[in-house]
Amino acid sequence: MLPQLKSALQALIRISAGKAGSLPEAFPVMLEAPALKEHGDLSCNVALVLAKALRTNPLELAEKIKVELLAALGASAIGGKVLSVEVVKPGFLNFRLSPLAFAEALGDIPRLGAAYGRSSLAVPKRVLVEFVSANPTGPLTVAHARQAAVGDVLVNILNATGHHAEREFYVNDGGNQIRTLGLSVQLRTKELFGTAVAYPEDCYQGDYIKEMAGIFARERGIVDLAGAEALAFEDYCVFSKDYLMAVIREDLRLFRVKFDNWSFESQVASADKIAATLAELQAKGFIYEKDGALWFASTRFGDDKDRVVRKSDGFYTYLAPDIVYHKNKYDRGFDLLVDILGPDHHGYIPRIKAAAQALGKDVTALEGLIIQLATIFRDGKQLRMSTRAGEFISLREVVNEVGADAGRFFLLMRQVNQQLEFDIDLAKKQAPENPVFYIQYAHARICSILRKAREEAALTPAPADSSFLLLKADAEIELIKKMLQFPDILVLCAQQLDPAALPRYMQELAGTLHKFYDQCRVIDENKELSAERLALVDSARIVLFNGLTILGITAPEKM
RNA sequence: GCGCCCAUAGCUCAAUUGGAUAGAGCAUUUGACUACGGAUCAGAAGGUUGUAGGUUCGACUCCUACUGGGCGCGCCA
Repeated sequence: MLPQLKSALQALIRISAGKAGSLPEAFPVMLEAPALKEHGDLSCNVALVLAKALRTNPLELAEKIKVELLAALGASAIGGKVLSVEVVKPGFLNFRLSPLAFAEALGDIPRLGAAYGRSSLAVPKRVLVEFVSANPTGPLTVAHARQAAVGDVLVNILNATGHHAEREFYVNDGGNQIRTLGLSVQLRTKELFGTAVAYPEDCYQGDYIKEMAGIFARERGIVDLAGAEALAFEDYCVFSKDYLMAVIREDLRLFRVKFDNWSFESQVASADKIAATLAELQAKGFIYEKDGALWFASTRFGDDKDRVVRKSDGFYTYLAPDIVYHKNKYDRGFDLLVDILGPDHHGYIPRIKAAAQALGKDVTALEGLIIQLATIFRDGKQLRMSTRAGEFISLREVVNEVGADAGRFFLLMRQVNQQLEFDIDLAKKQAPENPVFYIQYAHARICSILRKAREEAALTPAPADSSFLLLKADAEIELIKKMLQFPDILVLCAQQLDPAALPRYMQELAGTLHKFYDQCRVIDENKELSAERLALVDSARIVLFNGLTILGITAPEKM
C-alpha cells in the first residue's frame, strides 16, 4: 500500500528512532497495516522492539520517537499526507494517512491497467515449478487437480512479482509401472474375447483399463483371442502410455493448465545418464553395494535410511532416474526448484535433498512443497477415494460438474498445508454464498454500470491523472485502500509459495465493492463526481480482472 | 513404534510470521428494494485457540509432554 509514501515514512522513523534512542545499524523498522481499522492506516512497533534492546520503557521511548518524528515530518515533503501520529498502549506508533494520499494513488490503477499488481525485483530468480507429474497409468484425480491449480497459479504469481518461473511436467515413462500398465491392458483385452484371466491385484483396477482394452482392440483390428495374443507386449505398453498421456493432456487443457516444459524420464534419465550419475556418486563414496543391490547412502545427509537405487535384479528403482532428473534441473541453471508433491510423498523430500547434496548442489535451492489432500463433499457426504481400488473422483468429473472456474477457485482457497473440503454443491450454486459467483458478479456488475453510464448518460471514467478530490466517503476510501493492497498480496503469496491469500483477498475486494455500490451512487446528477466514481469502479474492475486472470478464472462482463 | 502435516465460533477457514480487543464467509436471527444488476447491503449472536506446563514486556504463533485426526515408514512409484 502506497509504497513510496511508506518507504519515505519508514526512513523518517529510522532517523527519529536513532535520535530518540541510538538505533543499531540494520535494525528492522517494520511499518505495517494494522488488523484493526481503529489503529489507523499504518503501524510501527519499533519502540517495542527497541525498548527491549535498550531495556527501557517502550511507551516513553515511543513518545520520544514521536516528538522527533513530528519535527521531521514537518520539514518533509510527505508531511501533508500524514494526518496524525499516535502512541498507543504497549508502545505502538500509529499513523493515519490523509484520504488525499489514497485518492492520489488511485490513478495508478487505470494507468497501469493489466500491469497493475505486477512488481519487479532487484534480483529476480529463475524458478522451475514441477507439479502434477502423474504417471501415465490413469486419468488425473482431484488430488492432482489441487496440485495443478496451485502449481499453475503459483507460477503466475511468481512471474507477476518479478521472477522468471516455468511450469514443468515430468513424465515417468520408463519405469516399472508402464509394464504393469501394459500388462493390465493386455489382460483386459484377452478378457474381451471370453478368456477368464487371473487379474493380479497389483494391476490397475479402474474401469478405464477395460475401456482402453476395447479401444486398443478396435484400433488394431483384434477380433479374437489369437489376435490379442499375437500382439507384442511392447505394443500394449506403448499404446497404453500414449493413450493415457493424451487423456492427461486433455484433462489439463480443460482445467486451463498449460505446461511450459515436458520432461520425459526416457530422455532426461536414460540408462547411460543414470549410469554416469551413479558412477559420479560412487566416486564420491555415496554409493555402496549390499545384498546384490546398489545403495545410496542418504543417511549421510540426514535421511532416515539408505535407499536402494539399483535392485539386485538389475533394474533401477524410481529413485535413480529421479536423482538424474533433479541433477538435470540444477544443470539448467535455475535459482529455485520447487517440487509440488502430495502428502503421500513427503518422505521423498529428504532423500532427493540428500542426493542434491551428494552431487554438490545447493539444497537450499530445492523446495519440496506438500499439498494436502482435497476431500470431496456431495449432498453433505464425503466421497471416499482409493486410487488402488480404482475408485476416485477424476479431475474430468470435477471440471464437468462445476466448471474450471469454480474448480480452480475452490482448490486454491485454502493454504496448501491444510486439508481442504471441496463442496461440490456449493461450487455449482449460482448464489452469493458461492464465493466464485460473488466475485464474478462484482465484475459483471461493474461492467454493467460502465455500460449504462456510457450508453445512457454519456459518462466515462475520469482520466487517470485526475486528483480525485471528490472521492472522500468512507466507502470510497475503503475501496481504494483495498485495491492498493493487491500488489502486496501477490508478493506475500510469492514469499509463502502459497496462492491461498489471493482468493481470500478477491472475496474481500468484491465485498468492499458491493458495499461501496450500496452506499454510493455511481451515475449521479453531479457529472464530475460520476466521472470520478466511474474511474473508481473501473479501477475495481481492473483489479478484479487482474486477480481473476492470475487465478486462471474468467471475468464475465455479463452473467 | 518412528517421521511429516493438522487441531481456532455450530460449519469451512484467517490472523501481516512473536504484537494491540483472535477476524471473515456460510448457517442462525433482525432489518433495508418507486435508484446504476436486491444475484446486494446493514445489524445481532456466536471463543478458556485440543489438554497441561515452559520461554518473555507480550504466545493461536516458539519449546516440552500428552490427547485426537490425516499421511507415510518396500530391492513400489
